[in-house]
Amino acid sequence: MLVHVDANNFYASCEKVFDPTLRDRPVVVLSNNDGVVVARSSEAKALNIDMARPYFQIADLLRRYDVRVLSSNYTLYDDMSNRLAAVYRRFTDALEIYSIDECFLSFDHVPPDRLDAEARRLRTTAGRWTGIPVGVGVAATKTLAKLANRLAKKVPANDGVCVLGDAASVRDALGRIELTDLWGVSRGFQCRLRSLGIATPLELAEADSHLVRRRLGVVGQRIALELRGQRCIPMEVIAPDKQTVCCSRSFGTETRRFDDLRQAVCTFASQAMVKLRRQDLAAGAVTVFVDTNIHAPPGVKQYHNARTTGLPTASCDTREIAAAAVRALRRVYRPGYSYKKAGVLLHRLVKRSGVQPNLFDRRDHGRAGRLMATVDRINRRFGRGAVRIAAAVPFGMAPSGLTAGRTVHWRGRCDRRSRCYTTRWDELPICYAKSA
DNA sequence: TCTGGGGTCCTAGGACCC
DNA sequence: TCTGGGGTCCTAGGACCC
Repeated sequence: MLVHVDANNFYASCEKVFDPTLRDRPVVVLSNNDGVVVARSSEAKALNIDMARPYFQIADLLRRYDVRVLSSNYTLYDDMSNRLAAVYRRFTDALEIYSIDECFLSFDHVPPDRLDAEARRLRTTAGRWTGIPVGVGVAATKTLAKLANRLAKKVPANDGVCVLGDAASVRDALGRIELTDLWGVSRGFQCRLRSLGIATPLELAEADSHLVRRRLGVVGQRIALELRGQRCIPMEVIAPDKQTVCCSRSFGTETRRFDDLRQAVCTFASQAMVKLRRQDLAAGAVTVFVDTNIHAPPGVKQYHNARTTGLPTASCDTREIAAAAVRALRRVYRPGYSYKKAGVLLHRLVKRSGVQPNLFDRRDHGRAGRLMATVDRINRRFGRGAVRIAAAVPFGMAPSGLTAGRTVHWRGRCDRRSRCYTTRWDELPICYAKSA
């Protein structure tokens, strides 16, 4: 059997762990640039605050309800995510980290009559050791385990744990949910299913295989088979190497200037390269894209463009990638547009040990590699951007403002970020004990 | 004033190969 | 008049996920 475990209201729960004033209060966490709502505490959900709602549309409402609003603090969430994974590893070595707040675990070693008790022990331990409440679903396939987890949370009597251990309980579960509650079934997919006369998860599980394959492709077929208990989506205990690494941002203020875009692109490229080197990869190509504001009123000229620059040899050198990114930017940039967003994508990724050298390349890659390793080490110790290429600006925790004597227009807002309680010595939570 | 970011997978179509 | 069959690789775009 497989286990799916995920945190409840993850970002909001992380914030609550370290700030007692948030307890029992509605909390929402905003996306980068304080754009939209990306997490809500249970109290906030009870107020019918929508997910993905632009903040400016509901700012008044949130004030009226006295909702605590926070910018997202990924340093904190990443660390809490690692803590949860460490707890799960106590239960099995066969662990797949699926997202920042979700894992799949193999419970193949747990006898059927112990599944419920072991799942409850997992939930209790995670809650006690990290302060984060989690839900646990157990079933034969990933799709069913996700479904079980949904019921673990949705049905109060389940108390956060649901085991679908036999055909009867699976059948019962399939009758309790909507098609769009299934993993991989969006609104659009639901419409296609309806047009085939499939209106419920149970009908999908029992639909004719040939019809499903022909009309819904392999994607639909996999979902249907998984619902019948056949594993089509394997556990990935060893995380496969990334195929792309991306760093992009919406700007706090739109800009028309090439120089602003160049600075942004060089900063994003630097950041993407840190991620790349952390995984011991090198990039063979860089894509740069720029966007105008898609929410601008009608009549404002829209522009989206992307260009790729290939490298003769895959590289992990920020200087080389940033230079390639600027070359790509020159080709996408058009004067006269007001730019809202830009991004850098690294692809054709290969392991550094497997880079194919170029016959005519006489540079000293060993030296460049050592330089980058040193830069990364310094930045880990003294903070992101302590050492950087001159074309970039410090990235991350610093507030928007002046850099090298002039305003950085493009950096996003993050005015309400909580502290890095678990990763910075000077931001540790402080407890005051009442004296007797 | 204000509307996220980072991924994967599939499919179709084109270029090219033998 | 007629105009193969089988394949790879790449890219763009769309759907979907968290």
